[in-house]
Parts: sequence; structure tokens; C-alpha cells
Amino acid sequence: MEEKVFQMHAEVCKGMANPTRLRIMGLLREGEKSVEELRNKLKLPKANLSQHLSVLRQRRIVSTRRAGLNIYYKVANPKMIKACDLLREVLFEQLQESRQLIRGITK
Amino acid sequence: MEEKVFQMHAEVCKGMANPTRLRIMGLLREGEKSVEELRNKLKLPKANLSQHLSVLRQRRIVSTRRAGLNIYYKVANPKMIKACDLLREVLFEQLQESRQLIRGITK
DNA sequence: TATACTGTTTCGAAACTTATTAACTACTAA
DNA sequence: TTAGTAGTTAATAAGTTTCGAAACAGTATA
Repeated sequence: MEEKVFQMHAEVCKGMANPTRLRIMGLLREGEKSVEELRNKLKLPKANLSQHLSVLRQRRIVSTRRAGLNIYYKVANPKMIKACDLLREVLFEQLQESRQLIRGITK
Repeated sequence: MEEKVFQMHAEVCKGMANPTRLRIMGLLREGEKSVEELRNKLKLPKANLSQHLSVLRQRRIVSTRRAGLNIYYKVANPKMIKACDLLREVLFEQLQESRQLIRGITK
């Protein structure tokens, strides 16, 4: 049972473990967007974009609604964004540390 | 430049995108542990455990210190744990929703 | 109905992950 | 210095992810 939770958790992490998909989430955090809008901003081949969206959908990281010809995507739960933000904060803290280390050596 | 940040962010996510590594983080959140202690709890071949620890180390998700024969691992930054917790909360919320859906259909 | 438009799916090749086995390194103590 | 314990690294085979190209599906409009 615990087993399954770790497996599912890993699947969600895999969903976010790609720069293109993180970029997509970065756009969707501002509000829902159609595939076309995403395509314009990311300049990706539509099949490839669609594949990435499919990964995010399968893991329920994003949700969709159709309106006429367009399909609108949004981040399924704001906690996903919060989790991303935390990881990014860690990255920047680490960059800070590295910078200070270099400064210490070269001064 | 932005490019690089997304790439690094994805690397961190990849680091957590495996059930065994999430389990390791689950043990380390309680405090630092030697490889041996982790091995006893996880019952993994030591080479395999070591490889997973190496993935976590390379991405700076964990940090280490040596004490005699033992190497102690700990989570590098509590924000990593917070990020994991948020994703897990999302998972449980989704499970709740599914359960309610099923209840609605079968009643 | 045909046609156009938006988005998805399928396939195959290349690149990456994972577990296993065996060989290796680092430290300690006799 | 030899032997033993704790961890890491290297090689490899099996599985997974990624991308591009082509074919497919759903919706709107003439």
C-alpha cells in the first residue's frame, strides 16, 4: 500500500522532470491557456507539445476543458506550483552559495 | 540563462522521480543516516543503494559527511522535504476525489 | 456533405535509467 | 602490512523517455 504511494509520487515527479514541461507549467501558472497559445510561446512542433501535455495530463498535473476548437489547459492544483517554487528557491540558494565560495577563493 | 534554470530544475525533479529515492528521502527526513542504516531499512543490494544515493548527491538533494568507516547522508535543504510533502498532499486529495466519485456512482 | 482548423496518437530511432554483478577504494585495527 | 568492514564505481542488459514524421480524430462552417 505504502509501495503504491511512493510509485504514484515518483510518477508525479517524473511528470515535472523535463525542462519543456516545467516551461509549460511556468506559462500555465498565470492562468489557463489553449494549446495554440502554448505553441506560440514555446515554438514547439505541435505533436511534441501535445506529447508533453499528455504526460502532464496522465499524471493529473494539469487539467483540461474544451471550448469549440480549442482545448484549454491549466495547472490542476496550486500546490503543484508551490512545490515547483520551493525547488527553485533551493536552486537559487545553492547558486548563491557557489558564488560566495568562488568569491572567497578568488579574492 | 533561463534555459539553464529549467534544465537544473528538471534535474532536481529527476532526482526525486523514483520510488526508491523517495523512500530514502522519507528515511532521511527524520535525521541523518549511514548507508548501512539505510541498507538495513530498505533491504536493497548495497551497489544499487549506492547508485541511488549518488543520483541524490549529484543533484545536491542530499549531503554527506564521513565518520570513520561510515558515510552519513542527510537531506540538503528542508525545502526539498516541504516540496515532497506538497506533492503528496495533492496525491491524497486526488485519491479522496476518486473515492467520492466512486461512492457517488455505486450508491 | 466537404473542408478547414485544432489537437492527439502512433511509429521508430536515439538517448537515457535501472538493476545486477564484479571489481575497486577508503578507513580501521591487529 | 594484512585483513576486514563500509561504500563506490564500472560494465552491461533490459526497460523507459524523447523527438520527428505521418496519420488520425473532433469540432465548426460553408
